[in-house]
Amino acid sequence: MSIFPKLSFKNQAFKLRESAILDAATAVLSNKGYDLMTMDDVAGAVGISKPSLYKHFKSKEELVGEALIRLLDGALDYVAGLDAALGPVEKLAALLEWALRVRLEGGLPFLPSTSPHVRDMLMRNLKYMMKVLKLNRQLEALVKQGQEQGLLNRDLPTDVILFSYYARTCDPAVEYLQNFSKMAPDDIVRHMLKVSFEGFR
Amino acid sequence: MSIFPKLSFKNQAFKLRESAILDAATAVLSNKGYDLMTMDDVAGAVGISKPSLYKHFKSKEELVGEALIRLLDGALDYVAGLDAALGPVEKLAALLEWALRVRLEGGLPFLPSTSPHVRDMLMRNLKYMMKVLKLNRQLEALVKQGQEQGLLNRDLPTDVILFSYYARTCDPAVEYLQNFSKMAPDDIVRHMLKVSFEGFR
DNA sequence: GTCTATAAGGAGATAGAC
DNA sequence: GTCTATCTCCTTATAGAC
Repeated sequence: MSIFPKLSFKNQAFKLRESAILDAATAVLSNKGYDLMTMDDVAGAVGISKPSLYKHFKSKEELVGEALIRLLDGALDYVAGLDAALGPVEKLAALLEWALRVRLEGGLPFLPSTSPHVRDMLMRNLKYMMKVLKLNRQLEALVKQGQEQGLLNRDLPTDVILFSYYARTCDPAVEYLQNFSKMAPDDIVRHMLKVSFEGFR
Repeated sequence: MSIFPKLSFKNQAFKLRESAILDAATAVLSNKGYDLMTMDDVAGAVGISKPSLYKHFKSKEELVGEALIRLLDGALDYVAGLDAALGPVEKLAALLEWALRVRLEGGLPFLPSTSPHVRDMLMRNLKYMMKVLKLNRQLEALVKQGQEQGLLNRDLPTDVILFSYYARTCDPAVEYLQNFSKMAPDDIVRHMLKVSFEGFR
């Protein structure tokens, strides 16, 4: 494909290794969270040494940032691939379902912004913020369309719906249901969607 | 009041200091979260030295546990003081409002169980768990009553409503609205209640 | 009980050999 | 590029003087 096959090959191997590192980081992150994740954990999970890890990512912050950027890319791709015939609310529901399934399969919560530390770190990450803002623009448009069509509550400010929507993607109720109620993933997803859109009533 | 006034006096002073420490710990916790909170932070905020702090609380875990127990006591007191004439859903709404206001005033999120580390620590804390379970029993009863009276969705498992209710008390949307939308606390509380009970539609 | 000083250990990051 | 070994800093927790 490339005019520089050798370079491309090396590059490809490099990308593969990088991907393996991001997989490991994602797994450790979802188990232990940012503060408890150590670079030794990640290196151990990949099967390389810590200095090798630092050849790929120059800091813990950068590594985590890249893992989250990959997650955001997945969300952006998913939204881009949605059937254009779907209505705004159907699209929002589909993406929320996608995000919940990613989490239930051991992935990361969408916006791990609960910790001020992590939140600040991410807000300093320009590449991450660019993608967050891109996704945010799309979702905000969907919410506004939904409100205009009367499918989403018009009495609520758009921000309230939008931020609550983000919050649902990382709702801790998912983990409670998984751990304490031993509910099947499909049921969890179904109920969480219902609660999000219809509320407790 | 006591038959041992001197002892009571010393005890009282001790309790006062302890209360000041818990206030400081609460403030630091809500700003930086558990992992980033250091015992130096707390000691500095109170204006005492670290060893003095350790005379009152033998570890960071115990200190944080006591701060959260105090918060739970506040919730239990609040529930106990609710007008008995209120219906189950009105009681649930009132407590959620109370919890949101505590947070908006710089208090702690209700169940800071987002971090696996913190969650495990708390589950090892018997005193804390006793109170959590007590509160949980009361709230579960309220949810069930609400469902029986048709005021809460009967199609949803009780656990789904209950865990989602807990999740709303620490919903990150509150902080987003506070920081990014510059919304007034009263409006935030009103909208969050609406979203919780009525959903996005 | 309060402080100064310090132990003990963890974790991010790197030096330098291969 | 990869590893072993190490540096450095930070944080929990305590020893010991007053």
